[in-house]
Amino acid sequence: MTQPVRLQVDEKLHLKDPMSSELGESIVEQAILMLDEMGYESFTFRKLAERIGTTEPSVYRYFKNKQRLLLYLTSWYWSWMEYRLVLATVNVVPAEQRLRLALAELTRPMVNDDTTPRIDEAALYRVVVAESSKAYLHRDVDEENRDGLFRSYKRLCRTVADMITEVDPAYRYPLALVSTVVESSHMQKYFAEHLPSLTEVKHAQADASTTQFLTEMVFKVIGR
Amino acid sequence: MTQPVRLQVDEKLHLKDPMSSELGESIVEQAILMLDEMGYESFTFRKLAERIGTTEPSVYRYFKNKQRLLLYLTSWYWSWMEYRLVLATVNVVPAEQRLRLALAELTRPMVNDDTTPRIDEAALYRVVVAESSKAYLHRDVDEENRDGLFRSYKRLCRTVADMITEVDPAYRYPLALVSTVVESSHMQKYFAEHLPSLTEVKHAQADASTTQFLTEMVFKVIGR
DNA sequence: GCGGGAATGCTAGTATTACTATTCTTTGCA
DNA sequence: TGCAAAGAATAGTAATACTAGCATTCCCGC
Repeated sequence: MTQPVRLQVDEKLHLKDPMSSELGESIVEQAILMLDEMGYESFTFRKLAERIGTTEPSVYRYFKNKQRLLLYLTSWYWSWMEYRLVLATVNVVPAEQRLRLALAELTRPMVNDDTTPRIDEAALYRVVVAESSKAYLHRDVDEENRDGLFRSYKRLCRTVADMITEVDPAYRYPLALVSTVVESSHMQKYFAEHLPSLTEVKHAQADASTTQFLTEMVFKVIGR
Repeated sequence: MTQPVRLQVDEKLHLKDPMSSELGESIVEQAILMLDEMGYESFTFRKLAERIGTTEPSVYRYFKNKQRLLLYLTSWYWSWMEYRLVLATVNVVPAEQRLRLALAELTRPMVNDDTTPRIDEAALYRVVVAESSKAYLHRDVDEENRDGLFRSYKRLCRTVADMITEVDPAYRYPLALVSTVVESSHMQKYFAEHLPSLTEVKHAQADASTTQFLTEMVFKVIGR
């Protein structure tokens, strides 16, 4: 019934598939926890290796560098999100209802899931909220994009953009609207916690308010 | 007529006011150019000092660290944006028209300005688009916020949020909408250049399309 | 039990970064 | 002219982001 979901992440994201070995799984598992605890800037492969009880070069055998590890985790999130989103909307016929469900998924946090026992989804979601934009805001983005490393993000956005087009074929910016919603959902939650003067979203009800704010926004923009 | 605009940036952003000395001005001037050329990660105080013909400790006497320098530049941008925005809307009475003008300013790039001869506004704008979010996405954000270092961003958002409330007093998320617009305007331009599959905004007409996409969005959301 | 290959580990680096303590030099001005 | 204070230079440290090269272990078929 609940088989482990084997998410597709592009081969080029890692040097060696971390899901192919115990050490690789530990790297991913502990990287998520440490990024959540100390943030991207303070996180180093040395600290990670120390915590796992391995050595720096061993970690480098799986990931080219820490930015690539972040991109791997972020891609995992995007793929997982799309999987969840498709699951939530399959068999739902009315286009408007499908879009509403998709937006609810898109703005909802990840929660821990038994099918991925070593991934702390809640921690990963916090990492995504605070750090995911650093996965593309850097000098190597063009090269990484040429190598197809952002395919999962693009696929996710395309999927939701297509739902928007189904509801309102005349709307001209479905992709821009979706990428705005995705990024804004992270940002509003971050602001609610750290810069509350920049949003009405309250930390205590951040998830519900963000979903409401953005769902309402999308449906008003596409005229329903 | 066109006096140099002396923008207010919080004293705590710098250790010593860079506008108080020739060296300080050079630091700001060249930091903008170098951040634009090489990106935040590759930029270092050592390289900056070398380029200016001074030493690392001298740079550290003006700014605590490079993240604080980025925040200084970003705050300068926020202040400058608010100044521009107020200038564009002063004496305009109809609330809807004021908001429209404000949104045009908010999503328009900075262009070079004779009143600030040593600041390359166009370069600074590119830096803001690609790097400004790194000014708050880090561990020290709470402490910096307590010290009031984000006041200019908050003031800018509040100003525009108030215009929204004037047009539609019933709308519940004016601040969230404004912060979404500000961040999205940078993001869409970045995506247009580096990850074009994530937006309909085309690199060649990025500024005009972004203004249109976001202005349309705001007016639909607040029901005008 | 043995040979071979993959996986992992260890040691020991390099170049650079972020930052600082201390000393030296200039300069404004009394 | 003398002197205090501001500013600049020297010379560091600890940590970071990596890499090279070799040693060890483990599991496979034979």
